[in-house]
Amino acid sequence: MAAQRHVTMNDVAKRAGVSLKTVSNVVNGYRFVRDATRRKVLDAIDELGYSVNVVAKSLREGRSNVIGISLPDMRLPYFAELYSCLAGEARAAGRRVIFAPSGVSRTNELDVLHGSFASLIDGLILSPKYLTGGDADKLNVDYPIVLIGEQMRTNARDRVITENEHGIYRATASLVAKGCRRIAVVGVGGKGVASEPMRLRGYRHALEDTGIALDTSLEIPADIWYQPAGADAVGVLFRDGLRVDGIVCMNDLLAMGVMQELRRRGVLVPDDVKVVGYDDSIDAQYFAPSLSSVDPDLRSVARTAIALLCARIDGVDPSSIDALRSVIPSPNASSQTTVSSVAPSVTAASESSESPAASRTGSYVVSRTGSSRSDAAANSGTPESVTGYVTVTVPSKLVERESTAVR
Amino acid sequence: MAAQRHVTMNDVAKRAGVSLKTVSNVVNGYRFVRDATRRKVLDAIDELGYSVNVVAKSLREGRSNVIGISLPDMRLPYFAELYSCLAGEARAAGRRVIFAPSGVSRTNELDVLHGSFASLIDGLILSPKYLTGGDADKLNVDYPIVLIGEQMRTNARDRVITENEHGIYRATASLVAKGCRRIAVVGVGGKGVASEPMRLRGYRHALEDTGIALDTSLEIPADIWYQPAGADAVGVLFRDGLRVDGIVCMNDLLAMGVMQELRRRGVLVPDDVKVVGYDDSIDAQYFAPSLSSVDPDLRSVARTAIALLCARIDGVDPSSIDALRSVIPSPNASSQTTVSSVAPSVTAASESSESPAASRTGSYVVSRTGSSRSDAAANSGTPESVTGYVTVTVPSKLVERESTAVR
DNA sequence: CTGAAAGCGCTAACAC
DNA sequence: GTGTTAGCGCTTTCAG
Repeated sequence: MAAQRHVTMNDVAKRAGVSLKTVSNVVNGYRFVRDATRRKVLDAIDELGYSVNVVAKSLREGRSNVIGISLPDMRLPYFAELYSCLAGEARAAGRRVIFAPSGVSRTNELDVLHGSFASLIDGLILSPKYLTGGDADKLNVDYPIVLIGEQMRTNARDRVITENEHGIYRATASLVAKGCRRIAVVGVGGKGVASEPMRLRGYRHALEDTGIALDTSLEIPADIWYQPAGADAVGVLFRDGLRVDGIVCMNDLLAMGVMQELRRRGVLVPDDVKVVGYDDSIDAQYFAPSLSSVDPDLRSVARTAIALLCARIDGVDPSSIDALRSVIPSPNASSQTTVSSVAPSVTAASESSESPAASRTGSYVVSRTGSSRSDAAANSGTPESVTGYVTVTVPSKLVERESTAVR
Repeated sequence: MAAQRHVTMNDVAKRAGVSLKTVSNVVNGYRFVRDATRRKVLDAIDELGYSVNVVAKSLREGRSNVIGISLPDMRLPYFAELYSCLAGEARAAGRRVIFAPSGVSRTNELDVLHGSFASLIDGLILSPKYLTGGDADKLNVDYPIVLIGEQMRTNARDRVITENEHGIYRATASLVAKGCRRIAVVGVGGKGVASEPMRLRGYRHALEDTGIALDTSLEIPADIWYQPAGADAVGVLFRDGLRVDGIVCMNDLLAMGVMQELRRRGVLVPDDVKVVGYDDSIDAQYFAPSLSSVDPDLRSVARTAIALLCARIDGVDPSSIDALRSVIPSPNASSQTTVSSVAPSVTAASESSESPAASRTGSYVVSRTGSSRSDAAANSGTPESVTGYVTVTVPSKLVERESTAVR
């Protein structure tokens, strides 16, 4: 039997014939311990199979080195991939990860924020589904939060978003470049997907910029961005007797449903219709025919989000962190290009006028918003004052494959 | 500002004008508290935005209500789905879930078991990748463990497995029933997949039982069960100049790669070759053509694993738990059908002799193994003695779709 | 039914 | 360099 129940530091101290504090010193890598003493302690630890009780440590230190992650649904490849990246980056940053699903219900999301889950974590990475811009005050908690995605639009938060508009813009433009002239978009009105307005905007701007007239009958709704909805969308297109030569899908699952249904109806991809998706999920390249898709670069999203959160936890200015330095403007710099202007609501299609050119560039863009210090800074030892909240936009790129090939 | 930093029970007690203990009583639903008192406390809690500090609670109680989950790779649909199910079932059981990736390295897996991660959890659900049967003693820790899958074969553990052999057996037999006579299997020798021998056995038995001669040149290896390997396998089949009319894939990812490559080479599915996969991953039905696949019923796997683990944590005999009652033989019953006889090693193809008929049935089967009490029972208040370890086999079923259709 | 005191395992002051 | 003490927020005796 290797491990007894609850081997404590005290047990180790006794076994090694030293004091409790010395054991603590060794365990925590305190430098000024005699080599002989250290060895004794280490041996005792080995013999007893001791490992620190992080619960006690957490209670005492007031921090746990655990990061909370709250995402809607792991079964969606997008979130599975995102989670995987976040867990990896957290691990690399020396933190553990604890998961609480969001998106179960509004109550559930509020409970994640305000319930006892919070006492387990030093900070939270949140991708809410039910909370909206109006709930901004619900985020006033005593630990730092980094939001991922467009949901819950408020400036007064650190946030990492992907280049939604630009991504779809390029996807659409690439279809035009390949000769498509009647291009449908599938996924309009997607429920609970805050990035839908940006994506629709990207589609429309691409058509405008390439001189193709908008035709709203080609903007096919899909409540749930899931394969069956993609199949249904094709049904709608056929029912209306519309001829299209290109279809932009707001995510890969829709695209798979679309391609499946096209095939069933004897339409060839890419010969008759070219299809492009969004997310570049792992299946996209192994789908038949392989699917061109917009890669949101979730690894960068994760790296940025974790770095940002860790900075806040440590009460450190994000711009002093390596992983963020290249991405965050210096505190002194005047306000940067503002990206993805705050949509007042998720009313989609109506106001297609803003969309600053900046969002069509291909590099990290950051905007500084708000001015309140991070709450974390208030109780961190670090006197370093923390500047305003930050929104990082991670560039996405189009990956071209068979489904948009020219033959 | 809703929440101040660290509102404590003491704060609530002062605010409500009662003692600390009374607050504790209210929070923990102790029955004998005057209604008026309870109301005062509840009001104070609301006003202050108090929620219990589960870290302190854990330290004091010696248990955290957190279940550890350690799986290899969330990007594989199989594990994403499994994780999602586990998290849902844990939630339903009133426990939180904390994740630590396994499969990073052997050291990492040992660290999950013996490192400080353990002090955060009451019990662990583990699907190891590097630890093998020889490491059985590494599982001697002071908290209960439930293993999922075939990896790390040892009787002296609670374990939930799926009906691997039977699943592939039926998949193969269904191809035969549809007229296939030269049936390949893809995925032989899959590295780090302990269920591979069972699956290969299922394939072979199905051929034997239907009177088709084995041809080992049709058993195509694939180290990694991933799309590219599936594509490669088709390459191998072609290179050898072999004609096949059916392909059994050891998982869906392989099947997708196979179908992709077949298509590229102008082979029609299901007309020329029928293909069947394993896992019934969410994409299987939206792949084109939709993929017949074996559904391992991960929701049942998760439900069983969580129920089993919770029983051990609570020091309760699993057979007294509702979710398990129908599945676990009564402690008094003599030893049940033994399922999936313990393979002495993962040497795959060599000993295809055992495989009891039981594993081809379609219902839950349980074997009792070992006799040691759960360690958990030793320090649980419950005097109820815990019986030997249990292996639950969850039945899987074949879902037939387009890729095996007869035309 | 309610209050006071002890202690879960650890770290941070401060002695020695 | 090392030992001693107090206390993180909570539950649990044990009195009242």
